[in-house]
Amino acid sequence: MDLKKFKLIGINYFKNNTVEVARNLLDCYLITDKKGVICGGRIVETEAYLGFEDKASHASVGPTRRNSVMFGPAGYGYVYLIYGLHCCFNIVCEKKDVPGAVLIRAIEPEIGVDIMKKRRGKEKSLDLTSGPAKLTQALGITLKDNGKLLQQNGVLIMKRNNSRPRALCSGSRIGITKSIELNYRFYIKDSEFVS
DNA sequence: TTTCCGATTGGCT
DNA sequence: GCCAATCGGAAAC
Repeated sequence: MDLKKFKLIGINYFKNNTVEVARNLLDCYLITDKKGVICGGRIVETEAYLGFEDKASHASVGPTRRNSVMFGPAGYGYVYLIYGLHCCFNIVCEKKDVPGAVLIRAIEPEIGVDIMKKRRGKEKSLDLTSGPAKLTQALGITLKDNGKLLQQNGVLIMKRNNSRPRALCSGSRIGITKSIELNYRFYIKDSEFVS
């Protein structure tokens, strides 16, 4: 797979305000290279999770074994198991000791689509990456990626050259019961893959 | 150590 | 639209 059309986004990009990073990640590409097997697509839905004041965030209870990565330096993957079944993938933001992470909720499958179909056991494009646990399965992201620095584990964030601007929206986050008043969900309005 | 429950998904009514 | 699957983190006891 030829990634010449793409430019790698460096780790410094994430040493920033989490909400801002969540918004800026829309329209970037999430691409995995697992043992030379490359797949990915355009990010169309993200959510920001902060610290103590954000009661929906795992970090709201202070540092624990599970969430410790969120308190570490930016650019690391925070991957956790949800409902005992599924993995969700986040990118840690902010400086060390300031908790914050961006959950990637949906991408538009574009690169290595056949690989993703195989990993998912689904044929329809809409079933591949239209949800946080679907896309981790499609991209081969697992709990082993928790606490790993991006790029070093073959998880890449890239920007496509000359990509057309699309309308962005924000709103309340999905699947949570606390801090629902915070509009930390960001998505591309016209994408079919938004959950 | 016991209990409760979740940043979801997919199958069935 | 409803609900089971399935398990480990966090808090209660």
